[in-house]
Amino acid sequence: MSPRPVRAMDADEKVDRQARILEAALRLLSLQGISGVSMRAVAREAGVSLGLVNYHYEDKTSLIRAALRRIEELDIALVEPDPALEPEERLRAALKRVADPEFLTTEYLSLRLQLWALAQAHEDFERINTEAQKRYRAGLAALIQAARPELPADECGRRAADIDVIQNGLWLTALLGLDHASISRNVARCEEIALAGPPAAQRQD
Amino acid sequence: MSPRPVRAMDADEKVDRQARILEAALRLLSLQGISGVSMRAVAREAGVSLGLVNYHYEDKTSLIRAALRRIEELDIALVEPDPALEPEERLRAALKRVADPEFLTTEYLSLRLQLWALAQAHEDFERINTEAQKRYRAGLAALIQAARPELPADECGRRAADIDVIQNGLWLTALLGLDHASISRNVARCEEIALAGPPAAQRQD
DNA sequence: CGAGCGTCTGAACGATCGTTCAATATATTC
DNA sequence: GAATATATTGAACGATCGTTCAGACGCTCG
Repeated sequence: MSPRPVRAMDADEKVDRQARILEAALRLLSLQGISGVSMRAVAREAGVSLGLVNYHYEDKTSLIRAALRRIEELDIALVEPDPALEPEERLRAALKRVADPEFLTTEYLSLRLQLWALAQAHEDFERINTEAQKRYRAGLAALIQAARPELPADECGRRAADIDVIQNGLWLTALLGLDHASISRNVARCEEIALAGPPAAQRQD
Repeated sequence: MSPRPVRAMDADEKVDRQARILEAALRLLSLQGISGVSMRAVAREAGVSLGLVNYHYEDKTSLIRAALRRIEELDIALVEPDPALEPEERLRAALKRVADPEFLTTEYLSLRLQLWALAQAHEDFERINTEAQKRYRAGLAALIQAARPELPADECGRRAADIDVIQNGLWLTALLGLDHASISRNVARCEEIALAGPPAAQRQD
C-alpha cells in the first residue's frame, strides 16, 4: 500500500505526509485561526506540494473535519479512566488532569477554542463539537457514578454538567494567562462537587 | 457634518449607514464566524455599496476592531453597578445578569466566542480582549469589595477571578444549549463565592 | 523490462478577496 | 444659485483562494 516507509529518511521524518499535513493544519489553526488555514499555507507548513493536500484530503472541509476529530480524541482521553486506580482516585485523577501542564498549553487551548468557534459557523463542525462534549460529559458522569455508587444517575449527570461548566471556564480563561492558584482552587471545587457527601436534598442555610 | 437625518426615510431606517455597516458586520461575525465577514458580504448585509464600507472603515481590520469594541461595551455593562440597589443586592444583581435571557442569546454568545477566537489570531484583537476581561474582573472585584468592605482587596480579586472562570464556562457551555437548571446552580455558586462568610483563613475539614 | 499503481508535483482555472478611485449624488455654506 | 464639502456608488486592480489535472516519480509484480 504505502511505498515502504523504511530506508534512511533524509531530514527528520519525511514519511507519512498525510499525518504531517494534518499536524500542519492543526498548528496553523491554533496559531492563526481559521483565516490562517489555507490549502497553500498548510502545504507550505507541511513541506509538501499544494496538490498533495487535496490528494490526501478531498476538500478543505475534510481537512478541517479531520483536524477537529483529532482535537476531539485528545479531549476524550482526558476522562479515560486510569485502570490502575480505585474509583475515587480515578475520578480525582481525571479532574486533576485539566490542570496538567501538557493540557494547559496555549496551542492546545487555542485549538479547542477554534473548534468551538468553527462549530458556530458550520453545521457539520457543530455536530463534531456537540458530540465530543456529550461524550466527555458522559465519561465524567460515569467516573462519578463509579466513585459514588449510591448516587442516582441523574444526580451524577447534574454534577458532571456543573463540573463541565467550570472546566470549560478554566481552559478558556487560561488562554489569557495561567493563574495557577485560581486553577487549583477551581480544581478543588470540582472535586468537592463530584464527591460531595450524601445524595440527599441539598442543604439550605 | 452628517447630511440631516431628518426627512421621511424610505424603508425603516436608511440613515446612519456607518452604524448599519457595523451591525451587519456583527451579525455576520456571529452567524458565520470570521470567514463569513468579507467586505462584500458586509456591504450586502447592510444594504450599501462595497465602496462605502471602505469609506467609513479604513481597513477590514478597523471594521473588525470596531465590532470587537462594541462587544466589549456590552460586556462591561454587565458589571455596571445598579445605583438603585444596596451594595450586596447590587452584587447579586450583577451576578444574576449573566443568566438574563437577553444575555444568553446565541447571537451574543457567539459574538463573544468569535472575539476570543480572533484574539488568538491577531495581536491587536488580543489586546482588546485582554483589556475587556481585565476591566470586567476589576468591576466584579469592586462590587465584591463594596458588598463585603471587611475583605482585603486581594481576597476580592481572588473571588472575582474564580467567579470569572465560572461565568466564562457558563456562557461558553450555553452555546451548546441552555440548561437553565445548571445555570441557576452555577449562578448560586457564584453568589456563594462572592458573599462567603469571613475573610479569615479558609476552613479545612 | 514493461505494465500497473499509489504517491506527488506544479501549472492552470475561475471565483472571491481587500483596496483604490474616478464619478455621481446629496447636503451645507455663502 | 453657485461653490464647497460630504456621502455614496460601482468598476477595476492585483493578490489569493479552493480545486482540477496532466504528467512525473518510485515501487511492485509478472
